[in-house]
Amino acid sequence: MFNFKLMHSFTEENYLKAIYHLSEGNTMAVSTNQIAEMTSTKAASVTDMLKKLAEKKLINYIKYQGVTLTGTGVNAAVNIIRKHRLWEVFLVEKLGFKWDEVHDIAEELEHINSETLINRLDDFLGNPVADPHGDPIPDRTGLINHKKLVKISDMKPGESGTVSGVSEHSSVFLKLLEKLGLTLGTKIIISELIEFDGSIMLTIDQKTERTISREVAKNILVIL
Amino acid sequence: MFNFKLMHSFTEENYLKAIYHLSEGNTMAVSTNQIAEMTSTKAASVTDMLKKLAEKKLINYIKYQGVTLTGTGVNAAVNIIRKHRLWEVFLVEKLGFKWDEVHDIAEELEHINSETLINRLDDFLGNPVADPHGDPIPDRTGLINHKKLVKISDMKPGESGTVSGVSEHSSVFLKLLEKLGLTLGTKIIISELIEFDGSIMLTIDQKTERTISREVAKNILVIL
DNA sequence: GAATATTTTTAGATTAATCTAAAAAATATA
DNA sequence: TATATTTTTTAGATTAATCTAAAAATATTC
Repeated sequence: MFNFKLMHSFTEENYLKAIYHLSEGNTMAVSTNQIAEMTSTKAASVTDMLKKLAEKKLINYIKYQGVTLTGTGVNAAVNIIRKHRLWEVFLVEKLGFKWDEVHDIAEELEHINSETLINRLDDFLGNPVADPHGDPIPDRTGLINHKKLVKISDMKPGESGTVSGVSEHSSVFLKLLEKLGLTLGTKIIISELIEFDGSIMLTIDQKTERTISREVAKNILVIL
Repeated sequence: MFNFKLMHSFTEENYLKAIYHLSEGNTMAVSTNQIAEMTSTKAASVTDMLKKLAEKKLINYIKYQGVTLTGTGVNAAVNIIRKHRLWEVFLVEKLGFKWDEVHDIAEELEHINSETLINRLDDFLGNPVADPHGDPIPDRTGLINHKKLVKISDMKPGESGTVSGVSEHSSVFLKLLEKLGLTLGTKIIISELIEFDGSIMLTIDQKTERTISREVAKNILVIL
């Protein structure tokens, strides 16, 4: 999968993740203070860690100039993010957590170290393309689908996509989606917009045809 | 749930678990060397940790006399074992791991810290009473069902129990059980022994009646 | 019961991750 | 551009978990 076999400590992983998020996937250099704030540590501690990560060739680091991730570093960071987001899907979809309750637990789970585990979890969850917040989940080769999420209510007849998130997280709504068969990973095609009440007719997983209200459609997020 | 709120480090948890296993749930005193062997450390390191655990009132420790867990210590240990075994059930039942592949991963997962998480996982798995090796899973109050596992082939008509383990772990066999509806947690009642070929007729979850071969029955473990 | 062997503890170091305080470099400002 | 401010790094300590080697306590054996 990823072309690194080395293990990184819990702490190193958190720094890599912080740098990745701060640089927003770009090659944008990240400052020591930014990292300190994100990891809730002091600048001096960050400097120490940066030396260590540079030593391991996970970051490009020049004193006083900020850091960027190397290729290996990006891989490591993306892998952690993949794990984090897959666990979030698990917690919400399988264990019934609300989207805003899962972050801290996923923060712990993301450090569990087993490629087999995470790939089987991925399959078990139906290879979701986004986590419950709508953020994309890197696939097992590290690829990220950067396509934006759209509401079903903004789609046009003939358009298709994969249900990948919700903007309403009440258990009433989530149970409804379950009943409708519109869980994460479900493929849909818009067949018709009903002008009278704004409701939307769509095909679910190339089989079932269903009509959902505009209100429901507004709260389901889809990747095209 | 458990009457302790304090957090223990990953390492402390491993020592508590080791002491618990070595004393076999009894109040049997455990020696420094035994702990060193089980945790793959040196006796000197164990002594250091024992002082720390005694300080925290998790163990009763008298120099040169070995240690026992205090009430709080037992609770902590049992909680870790509960988590370990529930995760093992998850890995085998939901992600399709073989029983002999799950230990190391569960060893990591057992340290994830969320009571809500583990209780929801417990429910998600159908509140199993034993892990895939047949070891009992403490319930959320810390209680352990010590009843022994028996093979279905050793049961008599009229006896009932809960499917709680298997002694054959091939995927062929596990798939068969899935098809038969004899997964972990299923309640069964023996209705009849067929003398002709030794096959066994039983009722599954108070609904379905089924006959299974003696060969299959030998490999399914049940808690009475 | 003294001598020997084993087990356990202490003493002193090491490593990873952190900190505070002070020094050095970079940036902003007057 | 010289000065002040901010950022970053270095220096030196601290804490948790570990180690080796030596000392102390306990157990075994003759």
